[in-house]
Amino acid sequence: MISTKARYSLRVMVDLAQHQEETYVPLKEIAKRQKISEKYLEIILKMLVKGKIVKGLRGKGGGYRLTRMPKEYTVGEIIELTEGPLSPVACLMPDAETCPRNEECITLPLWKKYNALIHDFFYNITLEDLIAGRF
Amino acid sequence: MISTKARYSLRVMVDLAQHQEETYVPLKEIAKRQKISEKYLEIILKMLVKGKIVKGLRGKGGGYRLTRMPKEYTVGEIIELTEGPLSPVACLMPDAETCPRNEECITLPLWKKYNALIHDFFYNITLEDLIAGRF
DNA sequence: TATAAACCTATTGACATAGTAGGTAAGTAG
DNA sequence: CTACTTACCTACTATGTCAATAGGTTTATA
Repeated sequence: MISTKARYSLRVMVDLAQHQEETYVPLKEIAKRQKISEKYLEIILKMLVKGKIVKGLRGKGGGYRLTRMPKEYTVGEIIELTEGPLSPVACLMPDAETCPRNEECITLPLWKKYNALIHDFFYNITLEDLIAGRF
Repeated sequence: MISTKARYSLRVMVDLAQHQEETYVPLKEIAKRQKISEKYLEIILKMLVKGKIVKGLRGKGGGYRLTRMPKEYTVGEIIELTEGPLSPVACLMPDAETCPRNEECITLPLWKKYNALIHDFFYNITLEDLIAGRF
């Protein structure tokens, strides 16, 4: 299941993209529009800043803004930033040690194909696609 | 993430399919072959029996067997039986109440398409496909 | 009657998720 | 220089799920 963190982060990114004209968008506004608790949003935006896909500015007139154009973000990137690898099974995690049953495992090809499917899907949709409703 | 329960259950079903000639396969044998704890396997097999995709027989000479031909099981069915609905987000769960943000939610179409993708994938692979290594 | 097997109920430890609380640092406006 | 706004930081908590274990009961066969 896609976590709320990942889902919220997507909505936040969309929200920011839709308010690019304002130089910086304060957290409070996003929280109000998206109906997400300010405190919880803090955590999410912290992750986005850390991952450098948004930039934060403190003080009056501060807030958050995108660091790139909406078409330069993929949905997969945003999701993985907030909830970790999209891998559907432990043995396909990026840092996974090779499973001893590797050779004989009859289900492994299935998970590999599923893994590829997920990645292809999410890494081929950009933030702009989302906003434009085309995908 | 696909749970171990679902992954194990798939392997169990494959194992049973590969030993159809023996009328009933005891849990102990499956556990040994698949290197899964007997106690944990009990839980999984209980679910499979409850879902009527395998049949159990008690007493000496007892064990488990499939109730249909391998080509009549889909992978999706087996997974959902042991770990619940494959829906990637709460608002697409079978019993979910309609979200108030339904209309305005810009991410909903994304989840819907993802949901469809997952279902198409898993419900179009049969146990026989898995065993034959074709998919 | 002994044995092999499924079946049943309960419990545990570890971990992740979703969310809250309170305080600190940085920048702007008066 | 002071007040205000805003991001940023650390810690905590309640809830729930997952993976696994333990011990006992019932059913069938030889």
